[in-house]
Amino acid sequence: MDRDRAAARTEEAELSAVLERLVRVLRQVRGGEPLSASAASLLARLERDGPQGVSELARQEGASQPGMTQLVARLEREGFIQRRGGAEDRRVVEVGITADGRKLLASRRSQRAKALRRLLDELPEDDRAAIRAALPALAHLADVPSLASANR
Amino acid sequence: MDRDRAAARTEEAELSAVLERLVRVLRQVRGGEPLSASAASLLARLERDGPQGVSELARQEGASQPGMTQLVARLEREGFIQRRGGAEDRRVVEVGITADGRKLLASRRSQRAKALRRLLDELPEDDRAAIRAALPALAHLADVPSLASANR
DNA sequence: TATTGTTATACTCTATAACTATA
DNA sequence: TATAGTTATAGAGTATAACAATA
Repeated sequence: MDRDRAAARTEEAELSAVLERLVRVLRQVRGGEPLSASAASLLARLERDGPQGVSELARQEGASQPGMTQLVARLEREGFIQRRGGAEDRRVVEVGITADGRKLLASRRSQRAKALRRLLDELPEDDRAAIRAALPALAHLADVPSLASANR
Repeated sequence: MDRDRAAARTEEAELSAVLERLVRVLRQVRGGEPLSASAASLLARLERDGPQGVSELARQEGASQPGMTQLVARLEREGFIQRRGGAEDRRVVEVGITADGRKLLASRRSQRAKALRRLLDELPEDDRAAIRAALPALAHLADVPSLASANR
């Protein structure tokens, strides 16, 4: 059917637009949060994957090496991460999250979740069900590996 | 059931995390694009809602008034928007999108859509179907008005 | 010589404070 | 006096180039 083809053609455009608007809404939530998107992403990675060197982090986060050094320096100054020299290779600096870092991450997550909850609560039940049903698929989408490598 | 309650409790947290990761992926797509997220959002609004004053735009975009003046100045310098004095109230400056602005917006959209299409194509069909089914619901979510006002 | 990390420097984006012009 | 907009200035964030230390 023509309708199906049209829907398929615009599916990604529609998703792109919706994501952009959602992000904009969520960004406004972060009022007092002292944590940029990059900082939050780095902390989340350190919590998930454990301590790592600066270069490795730069690669994984899609940042430059000096940029990562600076981000790390900022977060260390604020007490959310720790740096210590590598035991084996003395060139590397192992970067790890601190207890304060974990606390901040948790608070940020609950703040965002609360904001989303408020939004979700205003939707009719069938919309909520559709979103709930699509969550695993969206998670898969976010984890498709192809792009990270294609960009450097 | 306990499983249902647990799923309901974490639905918004999961969605929040997924959105954050998706945005990160999409951000890396914008390689050569000469358009920040704020700039793209402003152009999209001008295209959608027509010419408006600087203060009104600042309010709607969640930016400060001087910040909006500067964003407008940048985009005007690059030829993507136009400014002209208000006819009735001579204090206001009507800001509108130009033909070049529309062209840029279209190109950015198609670029992002292509990137998303590549991602979607790597998912199994049932995941794609779930996302397709959730699109209207996600659009409703992005359009819930409650937050914009709650933040200023 | 290659790799890890840092320092120096510059650019974009955005904010607050102080100001001008019009209502 | 209140509102629309601008200018001045400062800070966060991130990049590239040049450098230092270790492998």
